[in-house]
Amino acid sequence: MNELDGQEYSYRRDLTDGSRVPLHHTHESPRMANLFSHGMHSGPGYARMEESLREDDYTTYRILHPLTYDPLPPVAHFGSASYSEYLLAPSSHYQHALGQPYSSIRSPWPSQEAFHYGMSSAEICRSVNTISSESADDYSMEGYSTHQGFRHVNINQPHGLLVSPHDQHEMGEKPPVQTSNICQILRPMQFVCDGGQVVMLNHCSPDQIPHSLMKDLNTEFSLSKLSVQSCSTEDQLPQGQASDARRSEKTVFTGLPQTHTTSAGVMFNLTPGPYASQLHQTLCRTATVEQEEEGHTTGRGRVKWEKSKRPCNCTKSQCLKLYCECFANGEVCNNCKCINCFNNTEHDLERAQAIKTCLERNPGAFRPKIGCKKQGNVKGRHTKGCNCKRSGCLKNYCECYEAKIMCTSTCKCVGCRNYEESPSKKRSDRDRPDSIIYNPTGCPLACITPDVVEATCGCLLAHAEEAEKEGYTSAHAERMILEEFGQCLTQIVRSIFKSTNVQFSV
DNA sequence: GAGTTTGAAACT
DNA sequence: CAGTTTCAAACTC
Repeated sequence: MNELDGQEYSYRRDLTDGSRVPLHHTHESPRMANLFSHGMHSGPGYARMEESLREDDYTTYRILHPLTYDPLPPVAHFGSASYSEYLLAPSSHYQHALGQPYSSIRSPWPSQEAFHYGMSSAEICRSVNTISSESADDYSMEGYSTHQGFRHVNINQPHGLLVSPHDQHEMGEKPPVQTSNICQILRPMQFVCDGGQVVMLNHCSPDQIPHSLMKDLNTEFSLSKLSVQSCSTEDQLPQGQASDARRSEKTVFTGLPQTHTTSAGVMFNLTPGPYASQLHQTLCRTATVEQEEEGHTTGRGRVKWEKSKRPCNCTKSQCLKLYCECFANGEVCNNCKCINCFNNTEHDLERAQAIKTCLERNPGAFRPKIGCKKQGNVKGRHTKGCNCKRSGCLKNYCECYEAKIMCTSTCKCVGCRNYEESPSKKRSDRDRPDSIIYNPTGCPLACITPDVVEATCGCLLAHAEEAEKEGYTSAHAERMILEEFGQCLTQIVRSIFKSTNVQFSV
């Protein structure tokens, strides 16, 4: 009996565009969640399901028959969620697109969407595959979840490797049969779809497309047309100029999407990489927002905008170490002032090896350092924390300060003054639009950040533990906790009033 | 623009 | 894991 038979799933139907957003399911299988989330709840070759729309906009599905796998060559599938939702989505999206063994992959692409999947070759993926599972952290979902999707199993690759024919040849393995060639995808590519077709992009080495992927796709799937949406789908970036994909090595990688056409008539765009990091994108958006809000390009805004494509000046690292910002952001150097640069399309092998080395050393090396916890006005927090010793975390040497976020308990800095109540803060609150204090919306509750909530809960728990340890009665313990809660609320309210320059007295 | 300072990354 | 070295950006003059 199929493990999924009879299971119920509930998903919210987005009434505006018909897409389905998974809320929860009663079965643990993320695979099924993906099926639903991407609108593949019906149709030939898929699990037959009963659908009923509830009054609360949730659709409940019940699997009536076991899954049957479509024998046709599968094509990865995306739903209609926005690109950002894919970026921020749990690993299920990735598992779905790459790891689905045939089940999912036939229905037409409902929209043009980008799918980021890392950046390097299958060789690098293999190294990631071995180290990704234990490397997940709190922010893995906030970034690109680059490694999460590597776990699913290709029917011909029981160990879960998804490799190209070229890579397989190098590995001395027999190429898989054609029906599994959908999985002959260099995993760290960008998947984009249109009209039932798919293309994979390596953002960081776009020239790899004509070298491997495009050839494979053309010959094995006879795709007549591939239209590739840029990774900046939701940003509506302008289209670049067309050129032949086989000449893409000569393409100037400007960071904007560039349309290419292969000799087979396949069109696609080359766009910045997935970890042209979240910080990168955040900075760009922040700059744009600031400029829009202020009606002009402020110095800070301009700096932030330029930061994302600031040319590096590396001299000794060949731009193949994380010292190089371009490399660290998953970008190739372009218009940089670096010397002896290998971070370009002419040095793919060296670059791929360097990426592999970095990932072996640190599987999260290319993840954004700043988690994007957009709650209230809090931009996020540094995933590792800084280690500043002499700057007081009030200079751009400090990664937290540079990212305009407060230092947290994660940081190991000495003499930190980059915190909310710091009297020595040199910048005004207005200079820190994403800080805890600054509150452009005027909503005082924005001061109640996740850190504040966490601290409050910690205080309450401490009192609960103390009461338990002392053997107090439940009534006594309850009173202690409530009193502590009152104290916490007092402090929060005081902080709110202080931030708004209003007198407060208790 | 040269020199210094700084802290992350890399190395041992 | 800790200490040291290397590196490139930030900063100062």
